[in-house]
Amino acid sequence: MATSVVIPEATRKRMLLLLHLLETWPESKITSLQISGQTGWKDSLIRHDLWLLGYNKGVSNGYQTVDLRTAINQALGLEAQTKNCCIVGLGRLGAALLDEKLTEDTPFVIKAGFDSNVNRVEILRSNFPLYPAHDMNWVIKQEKISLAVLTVADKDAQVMAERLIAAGIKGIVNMTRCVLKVPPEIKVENLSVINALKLVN
Amino acid sequence: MATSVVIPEATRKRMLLLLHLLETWPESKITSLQISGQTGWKDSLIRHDLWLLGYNKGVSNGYQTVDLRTAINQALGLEAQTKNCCIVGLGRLGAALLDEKLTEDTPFVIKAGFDSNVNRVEILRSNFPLYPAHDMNWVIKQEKISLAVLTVADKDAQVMAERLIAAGIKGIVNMTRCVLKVPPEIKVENLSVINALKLVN
DNA sequence: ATTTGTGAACAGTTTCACAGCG
DNA sequence: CGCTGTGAAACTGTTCACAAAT
Repeated sequence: MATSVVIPEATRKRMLLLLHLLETWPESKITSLQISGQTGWKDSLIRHDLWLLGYNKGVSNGYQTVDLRTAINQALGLEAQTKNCCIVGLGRLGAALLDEKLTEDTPFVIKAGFDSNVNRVEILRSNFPLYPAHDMNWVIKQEKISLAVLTVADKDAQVMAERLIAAGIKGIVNMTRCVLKVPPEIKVENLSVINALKLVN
Repeated sequence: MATSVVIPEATRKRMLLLLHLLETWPESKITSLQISGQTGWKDSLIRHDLWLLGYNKGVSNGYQTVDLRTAINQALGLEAQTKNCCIVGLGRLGAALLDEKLTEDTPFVIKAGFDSNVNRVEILRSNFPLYPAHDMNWVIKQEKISLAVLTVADKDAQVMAERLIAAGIKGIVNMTRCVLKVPPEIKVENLSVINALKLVN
């Protein structure tokens, strides 16, 4: 097994994609070469990743998909109970995320949507409770929400992030184009569509 | 100047965020330490990034924001004429991206939306022309579309990606949870909200 | 005094090579 | 004999240290 227990960021990202691939893999067994064929990643990299996770049940035989899935989930701390999250900013993009299907078969539960426009909160139809932004603090605490998806206007991104953190949020999926300045213990993933288009262009 | 002309991926990502920061920076000058204060990145990293870009107009005085912006745009090849893109898969998420405001002040123009459900294509209201998925090939060629945002159901992701590539697409923003297997010359950015939630959890 | 430009040192990530298991 | 497990080697990206510029 690998000496360290810290799983590198790059490996975590691949493992999430692999997890999804395993869910739809038709056979009960899979080899590092087959994974390589499906993903384009080097087979040695996949074996190395699994080695980092401390997984070694595949010796010379390939991996049992079911077993591998639970191992990855466990290693990444995803097998735990559900996590509560919220959507902050209910413009077109934010409102589109208020969809039960999105979190179906995932460990995430959307507990609330927030928008600073009280009017929008009242008009929008949703299966989730919506609140004006000034209720963020108590709702996040009461509903034990630990994750947020930030879909506000760019100019409000930093202020809203700070209010989320003050309310006790631990991770933010940032869909704005802004860099969020946050304390080191808060995790942020940047998911701006425009920035992504610039990267693939 | 840096010897190499290849700008690393990590630097490109930071530069896109920096670009957006510069757009809203109130003063005409900015120093690497000020950028560090806004982003949390080490000041030396910022200077190193700019060195990689071949930028050296800041000597001991900080950078002129306007000048720096054009330099970054140039180095990343973003100052060119507009790029045409399309949205593939018009579920809640895809439909939400059919928004003029999204590409406002960006070099991107949405030229088409596609969905394999003909019914949905006819019913959806949009400022952009919508087509059934089987028209993808000719529309992409006729409209000279080079980039696609993929928001289809996971099970259709790989097939649709292949059809896009066959039609001549060069870059894909992949909002599904799947790994896309594509030829090395095609650029892909993965932007799955669920995978991002798993990363920040 | 402050701030950049630069390369060397350091840290993180991927690939290689191959021993050992089934 | 094909396939994994493992550490070393190669590579990429980040931080440090300091000379040079204003």
